[in-house]
Amino acid sequence: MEGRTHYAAAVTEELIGQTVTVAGWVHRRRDHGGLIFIDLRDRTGLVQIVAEPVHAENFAELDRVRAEFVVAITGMVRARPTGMENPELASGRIEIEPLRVTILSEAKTPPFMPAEAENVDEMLRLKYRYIDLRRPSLLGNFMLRDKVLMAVRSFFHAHGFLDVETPSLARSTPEGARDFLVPSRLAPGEFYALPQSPQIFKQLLMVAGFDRYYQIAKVFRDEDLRADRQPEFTQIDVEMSFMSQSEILDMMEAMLRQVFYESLGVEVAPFERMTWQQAMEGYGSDKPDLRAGEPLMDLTSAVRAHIAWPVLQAAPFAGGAVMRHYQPTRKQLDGWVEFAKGQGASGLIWIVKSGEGLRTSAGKWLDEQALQHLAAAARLGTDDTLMIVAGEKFPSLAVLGQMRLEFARQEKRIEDGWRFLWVTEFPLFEWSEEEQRLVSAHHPFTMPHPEDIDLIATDPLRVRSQAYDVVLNGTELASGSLRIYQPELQAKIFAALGLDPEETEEKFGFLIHAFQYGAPPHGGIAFGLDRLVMLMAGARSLREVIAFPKTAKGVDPLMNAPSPVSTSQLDEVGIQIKK
RNA sequence: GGAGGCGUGGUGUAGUCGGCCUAACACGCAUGCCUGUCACGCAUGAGAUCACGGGUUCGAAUCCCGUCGCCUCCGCCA
Repeated sequence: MEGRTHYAAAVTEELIGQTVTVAGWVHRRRDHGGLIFIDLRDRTGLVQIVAEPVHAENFAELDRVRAEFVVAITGMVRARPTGMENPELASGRIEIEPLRVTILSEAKTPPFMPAEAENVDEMLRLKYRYIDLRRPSLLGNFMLRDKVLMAVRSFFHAHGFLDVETPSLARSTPEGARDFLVPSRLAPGEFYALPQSPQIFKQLLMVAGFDRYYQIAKVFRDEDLRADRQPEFTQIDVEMSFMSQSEILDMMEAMLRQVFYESLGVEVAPFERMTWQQAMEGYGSDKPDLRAGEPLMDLTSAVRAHIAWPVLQAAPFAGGAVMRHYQPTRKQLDGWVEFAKGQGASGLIWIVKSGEGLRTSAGKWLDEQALQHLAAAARLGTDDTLMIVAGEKFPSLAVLGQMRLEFARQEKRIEDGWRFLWVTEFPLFEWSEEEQRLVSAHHPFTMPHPEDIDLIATDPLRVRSQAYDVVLNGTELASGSLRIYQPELQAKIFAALGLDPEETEEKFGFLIHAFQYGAPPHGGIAFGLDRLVMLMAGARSLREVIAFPKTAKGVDPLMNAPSPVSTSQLDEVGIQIKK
């Protein structure tokens, strides 16, 4: 072929009268018998080719062309006749009259058309991902992803961060997600683990004095998948030395704001901040969606004062969610009761305030005056509905938080915009029912809150940490913390987690030893790049922003992975398959 | 591990409380016609073991049982 001179979208009015060569795929073909229009598609867009029978040879070639053939066209750029312009296209005011047509590749009729924006079965899309990715909307996601990455890299480079690669063949560590294992041929019976994050490596880089590190790192977690979870995904991994928590938050907030500005042209407002305690009490979630209406309220004392029901009198907590300007039907109210029960509540009390007065599902336990007082305590306006859930504090709040979100979704009350939020002071430990022991809420290297050090031994579940999350519109985007850099404190944490010293020496010894050779105070964070791009692209699933994703069962339908391997391969690594 | 939804020509759907189904519609595909379309139009045509296996029945896309696959959610994901 002749060398391409222009992308499709670059063929504009300025080129009228010139000869250009464009190349790409046949997007659509409109055959009028004596006149054939071809929409030629490349990465930038479409350009219209018009073939007329006067050029018999070219006309015959374009008559033969079908959808998704790959062609190169050398031709004359000319203005479209008046009234025939297409304002939808960058190249819509011109068309190309072909002088030379080269069919570079023929194409079988594709299983689905990139030109049609219909909902194709996702399995089929993944099997023919190379065709799926031709769809302009999907391509757009990857162009956005590229912009985001460019903005990320330029920010970190400009602020003195070093991009350092860390190993993918690492060691399996206790705590956290299930590891993907890689058998070792040189050490039969032993395994590498693919990293769940470069956590320990980046801390070692801080001990090494690299001061500021970042990496666009692939990480791996062998857990069940969701729309926003893939077994392998990409983190923007960051670590810094000699920085306070607030300096780290400011730096990362600046990074995200720059990314939004450079890739979407959006000026994001300064992030809101709240503690984990405030998030849980106000929204029943550690990742509140601030777009979904007002916070929950604590009605414990009001409920005790006004509702005589013994069950509620005995409940340690009662909380309320107000649904503004909402007059549900009886059926809808029953639906909310079911919803609350489905979320684990033992029951739900509703109060509806209309022009005719107050109605409640708890009428048996309070008189009109008490009802008035209770509605006032909840600042209930006319046309508002109040939902009350009572019981253990955090579980009740979680139910109310789910109701708040579900209400906003159902009634389309979720506001537009980018509501960023820092959630800070996460608890250091959680109780694992399954293992019947304390586990780290974030990871075992997280620095406790300085005021709570003494509680580690006495009341560990009340210990706050210096850990923080970035939440965007109700999605957890990033998670980080200041790290422990004193071996003695680290030992205390391991002890609280019930890890015996021998075990910690074997599994984390290298990190403890490193800290004995001069460790700087340090901290960091890791962002889910795929989630960030998904939200920015307005996509419903991570699969829309990952070129070759896996299905919910972890299968890649394109390569057919995972797959069995030969016995000789297994022999080499000393593995026998259990029947 | 649990719950729910879905599976019908190449694609998207209708049909799913048993018989009017010899499976419908749109897109796509093929052939023919068409010189200004841009989701071109018109005509004709080809194309389906109704996911798979078993069962009930005179009769099953439709009912029952099982299996598989996809999607969503819970558990899980430091």
